[in-house]
Amino acid sequence: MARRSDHTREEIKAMAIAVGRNLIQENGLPGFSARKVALGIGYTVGTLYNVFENHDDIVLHINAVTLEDLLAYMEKRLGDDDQESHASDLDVLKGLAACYIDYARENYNCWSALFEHNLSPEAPLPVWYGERIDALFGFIEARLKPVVGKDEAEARQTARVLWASIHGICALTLTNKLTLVGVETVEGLTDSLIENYVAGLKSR
Amino acid sequence: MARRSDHTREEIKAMAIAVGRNLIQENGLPGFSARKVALGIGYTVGTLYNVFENHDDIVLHINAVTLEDLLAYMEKRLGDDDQESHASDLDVLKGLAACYIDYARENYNCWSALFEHNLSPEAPLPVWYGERIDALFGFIEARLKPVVGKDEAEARQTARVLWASIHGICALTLTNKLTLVGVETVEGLTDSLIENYVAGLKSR
DNA sequence: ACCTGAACACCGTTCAAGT
DNA sequence: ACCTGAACACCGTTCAAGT
Repeated sequence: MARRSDHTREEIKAMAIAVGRNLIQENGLPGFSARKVALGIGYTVGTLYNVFENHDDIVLHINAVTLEDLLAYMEKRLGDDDQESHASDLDVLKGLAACYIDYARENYNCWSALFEHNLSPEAPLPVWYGERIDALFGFIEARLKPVVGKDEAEARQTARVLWASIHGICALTLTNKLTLVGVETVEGLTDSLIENYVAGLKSR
Repeated sequence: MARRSDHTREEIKAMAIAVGRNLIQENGLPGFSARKVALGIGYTVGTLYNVFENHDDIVLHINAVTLEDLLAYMEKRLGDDDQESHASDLDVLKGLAACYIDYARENYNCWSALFEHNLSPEAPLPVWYGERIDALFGFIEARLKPVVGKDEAEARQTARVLWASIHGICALTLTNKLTLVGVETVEGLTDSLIENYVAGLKSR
């Protein structure tokens, strides 16, 4: 057993988040438990509850890391370069969608934990968690600039509509809640969404 | 304790589903447990495992009832009457989205259990469960007829894109994963989706 | 001050033994 | 044949007692 002062409070927190994220990665959210985390970091559950509020608090911290990881993944793959490239507006958006779908596929368990875990709707979302979500939308909104005007409010709304729609298609498909037949693919669906939604925007 | 032959296998199944759905309705999926269900129907867990395969199997049966309930809700509210009414194509779709959002709000716990519960992606979805999903899409596709042509494959895909997108907006918003500011509302987002997507479809 | 260890009230799942 | 009851290996959460 670890002796006191072996690690700071922050170190224990970081170790727990890393071990917990690993558990989810390997076996999904149902494979996660505070007791397994405690075992994995060499402390007892009591210590874990000294550092975290409760079960939800740990999962929220793990999901926040996944959100950061997703943003880093998108920044790395989409970078700033096609800002100056010759990619069309449509291709930029399709690339964004494809990137999200790839991340969800490659990190299925961590990605699905993002949505299998919900606080009761009255419970306030911690501000630090909301900031991770906002950071993601900031990135998306920036790439939408060429498509929407520079009307702030409209860019915000358009980014949210497109992103939520892409997520909906991705989520229902990957979780087998939307059976695809014949030539249908996730990318085919998101392409249809983007092509027609953007055509609609531009025709106004 | 209930004596043998008090209820048929099918009766026990139906009782368990009803009690289990009630548990979810009251306290969400985390408030559900096989042991509570057993207590509620007056049998022991052993009997429950005689009738159901496992935990997932019970939840799947409960969710199937929710899918039926959702379809009945939409049929009742949207009926067949605006088929002959003067509602525009856009209004029909907006009504469909509004109906889904209302159901999700009014039945939040049962609705969110639909998506908090996932089988491992390799596990095959039971056919009887797939049928409930298909029945839902059948209803949606029928109302899309005026908007899309009568190309079967295209109607299928369009229905899936629109429905999944509406679901994505609804899901992220109701679970606090998409913060709305100012004048934004769920309905505002789905309206934007529908208006622009349909305008795009018609401009081709 | 920090951490343990045990306790409490739960879980899902299995299966020998009763009727 | 059907159901029970107990067992097994787990959970989240709390907190007195140790160092």
